[in-house]
Amino acid sequence: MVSENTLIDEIVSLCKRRGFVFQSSEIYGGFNGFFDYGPLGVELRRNIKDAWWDDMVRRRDDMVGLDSGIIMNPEIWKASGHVDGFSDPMVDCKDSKMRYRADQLFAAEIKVDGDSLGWVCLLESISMQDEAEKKAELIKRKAAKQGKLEAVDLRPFDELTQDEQAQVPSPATGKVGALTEPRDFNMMFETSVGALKDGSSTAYLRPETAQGIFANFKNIVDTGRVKLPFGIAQIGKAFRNEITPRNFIFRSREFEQMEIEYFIPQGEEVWQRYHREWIDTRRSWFGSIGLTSEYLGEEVHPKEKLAHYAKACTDITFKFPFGEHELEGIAARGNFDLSQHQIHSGKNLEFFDEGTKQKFLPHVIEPSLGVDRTFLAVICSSYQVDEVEGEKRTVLRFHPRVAPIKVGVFPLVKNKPELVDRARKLYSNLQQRWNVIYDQSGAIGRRYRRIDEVGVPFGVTVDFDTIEGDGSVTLRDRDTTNQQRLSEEDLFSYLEEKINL
RNA sequence: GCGGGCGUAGCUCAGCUGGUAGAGCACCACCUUGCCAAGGUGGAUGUCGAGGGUUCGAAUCCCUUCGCCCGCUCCA
Repeated sequence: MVSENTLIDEIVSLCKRRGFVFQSSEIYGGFNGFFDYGPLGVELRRNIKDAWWDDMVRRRDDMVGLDSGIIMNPEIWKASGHVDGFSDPMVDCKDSKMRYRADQLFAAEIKVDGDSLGWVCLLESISMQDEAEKKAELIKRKAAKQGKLEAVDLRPFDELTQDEQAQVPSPATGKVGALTEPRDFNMMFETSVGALKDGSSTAYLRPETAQGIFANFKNIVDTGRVKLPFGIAQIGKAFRNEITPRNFIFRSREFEQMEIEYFIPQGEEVWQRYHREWIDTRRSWFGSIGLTSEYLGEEVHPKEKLAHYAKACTDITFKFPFGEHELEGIAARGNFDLSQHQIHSGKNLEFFDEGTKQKFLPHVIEPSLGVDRTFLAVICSSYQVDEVEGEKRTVLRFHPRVAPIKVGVFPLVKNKPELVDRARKLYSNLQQRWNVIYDQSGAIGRRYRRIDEVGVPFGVTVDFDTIEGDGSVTLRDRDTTNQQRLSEEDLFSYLEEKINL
């Protein structure tokens, strides 16, 4: 039994060894939080994105696509709240080495008849007021102070003055002076537009693709002949200057998103219905690309932890070797974004409903998925080490739909030119249709094992029956290792059915 | 940013108290191979993360630095 830590190590190692994922800038010593995708990785990524685009956009009547730019008018990020809200002041406790978000840390001065007895500090919680009052009583008793305890007024740490902050004890150790001043972390990458590098030219690399959709909402409504409900989908890179990128490609500074903004009429029961619908739609989609359903979970964000604009948010989670984490977030955002952009741009973004003859800002459901996270989940879900008669077999059980290479073509042996010629011909025929590989080196069993390791679902072997007998070839299945004989025409239709959903 | 761990071949790693770099797998070529690998022969491969110091001599000791991994905070 391998421990979970070595499991992810094995996967990282396989990803490099077989050309899926490389550490960015490796020859320069690497670059934290960035990754490159190799020959097999790029195929897998592309297949994941294509599957999503086909299912979410092309095969639906209520969806259209968009590709907005990575760099947009910086006003967009002021409207969306990213310029102010995306920076989280952090406070470190020098004593316990803990780090807190300043707005989640609450402190109050304990006063008895106007005399200060020091401060209390707590992490944000529902019961923090009660706890703070209990602590205050305790402090009063310890100080043996008579008189009236003044009301305990908890305030967020980042709203205190510098002098006040200096008196606040660490919530972990109770020590005064252990906390640092709040330090700003803005997650947006800045750049400057135009050759002149002054403040007025500051722009940002988008931290999410969503805002490009909202910014183009009016364009699409005006030109796209869309009716509510409808969605706008986008796949694209996004950038966040994460404090600590972690867990391989799970959290990186450059990543790719597949996002939908699904616009719906107003109304409490309306968004609740669509929210649930999208959770189910998205969940079943993960099955269609081969994610093991036991690894999938759902996590409903508690109301008090929701962002100010969100009415609800449910995560679809995946049990990674390093823990269960968010794959996709499905948020009900109300009409927050459109109303923000309406205010900031001064343009009317209301939708006119022909049926009800009403003008209003549609509400929105936002299923937002990370390509790289899906990529990792697909690999983790597929990775398996079989024990066959004491021998190990490493296999990636990719769903044929996402497998980077669909078929391996082999002559049974390479020292018979007839076999080689026939196999090469079959190879180039298949190559017109799919990404396939040809391999003639080593024993046939060895070649099967080699393609198992990169998740090729089918192996086709040209043997003596092919050239001397009925022309049939052997089709070997990766998962069962079963073999069957098929004519070349049957082979094509068989593969067609299995690969192209 | 702070704390802990770690950097030796493509991968996994060995190299003890300083003596001038190795194994297995993978890879390439040829042979062998009539259907589930690890047969044969031959071959390529390392600025021992980087810089500096100690020393006759450093992968090994010291200092500095960079990078990676884990925890805290954030999120797709």
